[in-house]
This record gives sequence, structure tokens and C-alpha cells, in this order.
Amino acid sequence: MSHVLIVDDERDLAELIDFNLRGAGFSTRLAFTGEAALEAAREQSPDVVLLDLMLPDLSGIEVCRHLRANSQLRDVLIVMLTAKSEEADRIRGFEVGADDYVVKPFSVRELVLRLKAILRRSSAPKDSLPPLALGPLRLDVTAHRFYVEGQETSLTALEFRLMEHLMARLGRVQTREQLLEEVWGLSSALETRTIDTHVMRLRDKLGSARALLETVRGVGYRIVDPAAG
Amino acid sequence: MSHVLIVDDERDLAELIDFNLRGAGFSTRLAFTGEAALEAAREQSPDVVLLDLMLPDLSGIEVCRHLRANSQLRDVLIVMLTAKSEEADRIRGFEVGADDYVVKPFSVRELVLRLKAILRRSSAPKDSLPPLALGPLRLDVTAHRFYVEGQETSLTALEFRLMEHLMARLGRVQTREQLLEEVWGLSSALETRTIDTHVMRLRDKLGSARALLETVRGVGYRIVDPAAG
DNA sequence: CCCTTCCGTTACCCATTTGTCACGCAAGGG
DNA sequence: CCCTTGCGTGACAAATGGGTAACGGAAGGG
Repeated sequence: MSHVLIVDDERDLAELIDFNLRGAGFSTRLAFTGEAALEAAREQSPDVVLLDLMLPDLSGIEVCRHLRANSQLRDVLIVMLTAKSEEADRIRGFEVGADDYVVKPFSVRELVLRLKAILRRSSAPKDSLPPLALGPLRLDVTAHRFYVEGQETSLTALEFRLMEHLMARLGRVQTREQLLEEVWGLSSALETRTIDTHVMRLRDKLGSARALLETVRGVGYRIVDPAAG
Repeated sequence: MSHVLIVDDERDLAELIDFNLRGAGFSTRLAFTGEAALEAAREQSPDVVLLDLMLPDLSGIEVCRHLRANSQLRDVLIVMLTAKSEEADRIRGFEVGADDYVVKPFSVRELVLRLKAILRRSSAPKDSLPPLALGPLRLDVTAHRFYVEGQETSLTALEFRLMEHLMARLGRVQTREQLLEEVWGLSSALETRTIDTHVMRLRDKLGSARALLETVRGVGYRIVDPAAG
């Protein structure tokens, strides 16, 4: 999941946000001043900066400018937190390049939704992707459909993600650890044997194409290219 | 001359616009909140609503929807004022039926020109969108009517938007989060289960065609193409 | 002001999905 | 040929997701 830098001098609020974002699967980092925020951002580039407009040292706008001026951090997403009375500053916030704003007081649920929405927008600018095709297999991410030899085959959501991940990495072995992290998500502390079970279930559904999903003993799994020898 | 309702919570800006529009011969009325805007519009139907996207209570998009949902006010012209130059917001603005948009900061001169242009355009016959047709379903955006097997079926405003959104994305799965963001609007922090309820209500109204609205477990919903057997 | 419609939320129930375990086979090294 | 280790497989319990009905509040129309 994504990494969020939370910048707010009200510690209680910052920690409340922190707690909830972690609960929603984000990794987080806190900063209580503008300087600390910039330092933290330089240390570990966040995906999103949640930025209070009013800070003791630099204003949120200043922080915003500094971020945008840094070539490393230029493309970070910035969400401004503003109190109602600071409306006029909002416009300036957008002028210096905030990507979204949330007005205090806000519900945490709304904040989480906004964050997800903005991440989704930035990561998937395209509404539809071309399907992944590979020999007898075709996986259409946009429609969320999967075909074996032209026959639609129903996969569960998890199986679909697993298949997508493997097909997108054609020929490359994926270790169980990699799969756990990238298909299941960071927070999952599962038995690695669980993966075996899901691979088996996938193979069942692959039918005649089951040979394309290979085991690499002691390492992991991979999809092989049927065209390559 | 035409009557313009100016909706912006930044009073200074609203009054600046007001002053200039009066100078250009428009009659005007001000509203500083979404609620006030709706009330004012109900009281005295304006020819144009100049609508800030960001308001303290309802978002501009919400206001837009309310206006479009009201039979008296459905045909009012709406010009969105937005600080975001982002394509996504423009598109959403247009989706809910804004007739034009102006990006802040704008020159007052430009604003007046745009207003005049749009009033001129609207007096000409309204260009209509072709209805979305799909097997037994037909959704006429322009007339705001919906037919199942040729039979008109009444949908609520929300159901209509949901159906329109899904039909316009034929075959593509829409996640609950996407739907929340794009049909309901970002400002609404709803339970995702709310969507289920509305999908159910929609299915009821679809009657024999209910199978066209598919659930993709763990992902979202999609409309299937009856032609793609 | 009352009545109707619309909408968001909740609770319940069922089917499916998913994680875990135990067993035994297979692979590969010595 | 034997032993160790890794993996395939089937069974099972728990968790999850979604359909549905019902409720209450809000908004709109008369």
C-alpha cells in the first residue's frame, strides 16, 4: 500500500489520522512542523503528503512550494488540510500545486476515501487497459474476465489478482514472499504454504493450460511463455 | 437581460463578480452556501447559475445534481467555477450536467464573455445526446428517460446516474469506490453497502433484464453486453 | 403542514471464498 | 537406495461479501 506523510502540529489529530490510515492499510509517518516534514520527505519519499495549512514554522503553502521545487519530490501528491476560516488560502494552495484539499473538521472515513481516490486517479490515468494475452490465456483487467482457449473461466478476486501478477511477469519466477507482499498486501502474515493451495486451485481452472504455471522447486512459481521453445 | 445566481463562499470574490455582472447588464443574486443557492434558485429561477465547485456545505457537484433533479430547474444553465484545472473535475462537472466551466483565477472580462456566449448558445435548439441503447435497455440522457423493452421505467435521479454511469462503461467493472467517487461525488463519505442497496433497487426495476447488471464478487459491478454471447 | 418519495444505514442470512492443516508423494543429494 | 525437504492435494473451519428487508430521516410536492 501507499506511504503517507502526515503533517500537522496538532498531535492529537495527527495521531488520530495516523491510527486510522494504518488501519486502512497505509504506511505512515508523522511530522509536527514544516521543517520536520521536509526532512522526512527527503528521507523517505512518500506517495502522498497530508499537509495542514497552519504550521508553527513554515506554512503549508511554503512546504508545498519546497516539495514542488525538489526534483525528487516534485510528483508527490499533496492533500491540504484547511480550517473553514482559511478558505482564501485554499485557492493559493491550488496555485502552488496541491492536488486536493479537505476542510476541517472532516470525517476520517471521508479522508480515507479521498486519499484512495486521489491515488487511484494518479496511478491509473487510463480507464481501460488492454487485456493480457498469452497463448491460450487471456486476462482482461478492465472487464475483470479471464479466458482459457477462448472459454471464459471464472476466477475469484484473489485468484484473479494472482494470475494477473504472474502473467504480467511472464517468465520471471516469483517467490512466495514476493507474492504474499504484492498480491496479498503488506500486512498479511500468512503461512507461505497458503500460496500453494491457491496455485493448485488456479491450475485446476487452467485445465489443459495448467502446464504454463510452473513450480520452481525451492524458489517459487512462474508463468512460462508457450511461444518460447 | 438575464438573471444570474452567483454561488461562492468567498464573499469578496462573489461581490466582485456581482459588481461586474451588474455593470454588464445582468440582474444578479448572491448565495454563499449550497443550501442558500438551492433555496434562492427555487425562489426565483435564474437563467444561469455561476457555481463554485467548493462550498462549505454541499459541493458544487452536489448543487448541480440537486438542480438537475428538480423539474423546475432542470434546464437552468450552469457554469462551474473551479480552482482545479484538472481534467477529471471538468469531466465530472460535465457529467452531472454543467454547461461550461471557468478555471480560477479568471478575469472578470472572460467570465462575462463566457456567460454571454452560453446564453446565446442556449437560445438555439439544444443539442441532444444520442440515447444509450443496449439490448433491451435504452437510456435517454437528454430526455432523462429510461426504457426496458420499450417500456418506460421511472428511475430516481440517483438510480438514473448510476445506470448511466454503468451503461456508459459497458463491460467494464466499476468498483464500489469508483462508483462512490463518480456517481455520488467525493464529498460523500458513505458506507459502501449503500451501493448494494441501490443496485438492488435498480435490478428490481430492470425486471427481466436484471441479469445484465452483474456482480463481480470482491470487485464491483458491471453491465454486460447481451450481444457478446 | 402533511404526504409521498427517496435515500442512507443497519441487521440478518446465505453462499462463496479463503486460510490452515495433515498426509503422502516426488525430487534430488549423498 | 535412503533420507530429507518441498510440494500437491483434499478436507475443513472461519471469514468475507453480497442480497435482501426493514427502518428512519430528509427532501420535495401539493
